[in-house]
Amino acid sequence: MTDQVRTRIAPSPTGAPHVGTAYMALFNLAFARKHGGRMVLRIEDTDQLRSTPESEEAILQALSWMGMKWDEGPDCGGEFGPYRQSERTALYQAEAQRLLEQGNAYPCFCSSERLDQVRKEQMANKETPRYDGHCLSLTPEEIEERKNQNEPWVVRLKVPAEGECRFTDELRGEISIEWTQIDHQVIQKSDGFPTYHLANVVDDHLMEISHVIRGEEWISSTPKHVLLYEYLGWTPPSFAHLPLLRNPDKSKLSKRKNPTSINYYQDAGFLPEAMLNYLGMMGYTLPDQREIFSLDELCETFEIKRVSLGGPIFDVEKLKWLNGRYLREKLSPEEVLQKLIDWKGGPDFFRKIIPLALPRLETFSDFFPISQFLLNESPVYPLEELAGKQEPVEVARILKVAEWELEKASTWDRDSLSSIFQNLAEKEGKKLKELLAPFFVCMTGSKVSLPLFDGMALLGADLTRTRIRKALQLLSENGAGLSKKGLKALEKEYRQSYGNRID
RNA sequence: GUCCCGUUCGUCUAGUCAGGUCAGGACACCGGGUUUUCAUCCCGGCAACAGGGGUUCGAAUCCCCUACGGGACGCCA
Repeated sequence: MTDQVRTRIAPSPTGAPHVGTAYMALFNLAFARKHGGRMVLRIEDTDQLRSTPESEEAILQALSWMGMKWDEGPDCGGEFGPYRQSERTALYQAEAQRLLEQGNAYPCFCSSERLDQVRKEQMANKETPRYDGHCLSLTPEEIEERKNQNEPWVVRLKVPAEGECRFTDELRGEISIEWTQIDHQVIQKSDGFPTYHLANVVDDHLMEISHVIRGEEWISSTPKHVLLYEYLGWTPPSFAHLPLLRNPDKSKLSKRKNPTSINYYQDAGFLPEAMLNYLGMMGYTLPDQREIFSLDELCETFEIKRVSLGGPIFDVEKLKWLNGRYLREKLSPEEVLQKLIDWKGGPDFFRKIIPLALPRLETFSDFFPISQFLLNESPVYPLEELAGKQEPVEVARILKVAEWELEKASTWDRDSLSSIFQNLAEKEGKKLKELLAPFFVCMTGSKVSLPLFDGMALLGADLTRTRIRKALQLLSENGAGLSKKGLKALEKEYRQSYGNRID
């Protein structure tokens, strides 16, 4: 055990790279650098169902794009590997076994149906929903027998029945939570994989993480982690819980209300340095209060105690202002040109547009107007244009279903988009042409444009999805959106004809 | 509902740890100047210590209560 500072960023590869991940990474990195330590990147892919290699790749790429480097990780190795939890299951199983043997954990055979039922009843009785201890009283013989019958089972953490858990948060001081508030968490699932709680404790210990700097959302499960450290006979790291990035309405940052994918900002033409700088001023100011600073400057002067705890609202307007300053003050016109070309202003991107535009061109001057929607952040159009001849509410319905379907797309190209919409038309009993009308408007701002699927493919998933959400927003601002009830009904209907949603 | 965390201009925040310019900067907004327009740039303005009790000569700063906001309560992380 060294006394070196070691921090970690532990993203779960279950979707688009989130700005919140970058935010946490930034502070972990700054803290590690400031103290001459190292930052580890660990992939938390213990959710077999939702984790994908594509997402992992996208996250690593997005963080790199933002200019962050980690000292150890699945891509660059390190002496504490492997850095992917799916490759460390034996480690977790051994510890789970140990906890079982020590009597700190117990097997549970309850079905998820029963669990749901119990939860429902507890909610109805206004109790805190938690495991009722059903399997706690199983005898060793019963356990043996049920295991032999191949009944699926999980491992649950035994939690003290009374007293309270105290731990210190570096930013908030001492926090205490009654043990009665803590659920008998599942620490190993029936597929043999650990849940976050176990994996995170085992890995943080084995990887010699000295400081756990993570989001505020984890405060309430910290007692489980503290308990695990105790049961396993390990010294816990110090904890610091950072505030969460918020939507303008103060709720936790979510893609419904704000673009959250790092790729969105990349595709929309933001500079990574400006993004990083902006995130660095969320809940934090440098000691001298300067507001334009580089990653290195942040790292050199970083003091974690300066983090302020009120949840900062992610304000795209201010981000844009900052980005503008970078463009004007940090780059020469020549550099701007080069970056513009690398973005979407060069032959690579134009080459993809030409075949689509060509049949519609008479002169060169036709090119830019017709391709404009591929280069701007989002088109503007009046509501009437979006609704067309259809009922606005019906349009909202279709957009929503499409949003969910698009969420599931694992590949993003002309053909896969085409089949998604073919399927949509079929299920909705509409002609493709009719179905597509509002999508032309929300993607391009016009009823007539380049072929839609090619356009969406070039736009990329993030810009496309955001345009759909913006259209939905426009609709609801004008009283034609889905009501809460309507949304719920739609969701149910959706599940029946399209299957489960994944986000 | 229960528990936990939080609360300075509309927004990001300084000041809080070592009480004593009733509060500084930035975005946005408004006004003025430079500019053939716009933008940039420059100048100016608007605007906040959530409320109530204490402690103190004195509180944004320390303590308590209330309110409000957020988070957590999954075989998700």
